[in-house]
Amino acid sequence: MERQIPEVVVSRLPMYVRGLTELHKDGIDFINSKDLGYRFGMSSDQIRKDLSYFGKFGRQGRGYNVALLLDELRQILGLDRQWLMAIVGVGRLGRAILDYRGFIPRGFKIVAAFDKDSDVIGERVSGVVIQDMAELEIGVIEKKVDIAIVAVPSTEAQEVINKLVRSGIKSILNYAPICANAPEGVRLESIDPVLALQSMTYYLAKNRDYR
Amino acid sequence: MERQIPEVVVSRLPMYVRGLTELHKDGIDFINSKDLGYRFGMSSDQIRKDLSYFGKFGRQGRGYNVALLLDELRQILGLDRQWLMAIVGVGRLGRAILDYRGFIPRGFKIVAAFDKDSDVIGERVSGVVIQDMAELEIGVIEKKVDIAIVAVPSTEAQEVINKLVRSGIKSILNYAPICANAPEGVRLESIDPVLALQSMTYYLAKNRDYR
DNA sequence: GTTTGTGAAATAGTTCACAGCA
DNA sequence: TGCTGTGAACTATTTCACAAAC
Repeated sequence: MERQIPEVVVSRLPMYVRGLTELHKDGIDFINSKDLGYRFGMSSDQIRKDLSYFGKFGRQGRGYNVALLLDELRQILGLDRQWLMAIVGVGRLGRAILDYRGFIPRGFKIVAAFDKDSDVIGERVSGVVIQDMAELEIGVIEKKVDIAIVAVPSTEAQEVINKLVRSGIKSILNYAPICANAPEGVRLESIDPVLALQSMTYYLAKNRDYR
Repeated sequence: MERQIPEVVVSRLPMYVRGLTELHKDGIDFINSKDLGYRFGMSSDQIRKDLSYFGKFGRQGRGYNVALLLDELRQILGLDRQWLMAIVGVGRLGRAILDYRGFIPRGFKIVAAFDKDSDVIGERVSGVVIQDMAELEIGVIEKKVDIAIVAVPSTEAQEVINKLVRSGIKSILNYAPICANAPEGVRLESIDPVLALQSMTYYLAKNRDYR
């Protein structure tokens, strides 16, 4: 059995991929952990430690080959293939997500959309035909969906998540502003700008001197 | 001098506020840490420990008064006032953010918008007139902006962040998919669905058995 | 009886510091 | 010399467990 890798380490890998991609574009071939750390605002030790969970990618006295490390990390994260996604909820928010141009170039493709509103079922949005929510379970299997995006109103979000779980979906990206729950074995991440803002205000409120 | 509160504790408070708000709406007056923990998928110990950094809000044998605790937490987080925000970048993404209905009911109001494209300057979007990026520094002071939202293309994002920092902004919510940096004393949070997806794929790729 | 608040213990995560390699 | 990879030391965070309050 393989050594268990801390979640926090895995969560930092995408940032490394992003930084290395920028360096690669800029034509930089080698970089050391100190410069990487400076770039990410973290210690060089941490970067070396993180990478050491997965292998030895560096060269003493030289640093890391950018292209090589990038390739390794992309493989570790499973970014060397395309991932298929479904979106549930095609209202204002759902449409904005379907419109988002950042997914495709990074290997994420929305191939199915579901809504319960009969007025929009059958409509084509960003190349995807909206299906009836009732077809969710069959739809995600037929379209081989890996990841589901939840963009329904708060009141319906947990119910939709439960339905997705029953459909066998193992990864859910939730945009509804609720305390969402998923069982063990299902990865659920929430995107919630308001939560981010609400912890920033703690620090703003504490340091009233800035005004 | 006050005891220093761990960032991770502060970052959980907004979730507590959200959960308690739901309970309050449902007409529940008292709740104990065990039930709260169940709701958030965490231990009751952790909730009690987190709250204990700020005071004693519970009653032994009874639990917490929902309305009271909610009020305390909102005050601690500075959610008992309205916060003014500016958005920089009014393209596809910026417009979607300006359109977002979730800010106002939680006390966050976008009062200024900036863009460098002369075609959109002067246009009114969601009640805000788009100003020239050149007026950024004056604009955020005039409008008493507390928090800035960055929604410009990746290539310009760091430059915009630097400009905001120079304007005296202490809190920035960044939507551009870059490795953003801000100096000590400026709080910078990034909203990035792709980063969230890219760590989920690690676990999906590891457990191929689900298909 | 129930549940909080909290030191103490345990666990997780980060930083140190240095041997070893280029 | 310069820099990685990594145990050891340290720090942060979580969990335990129980006295005190209701």
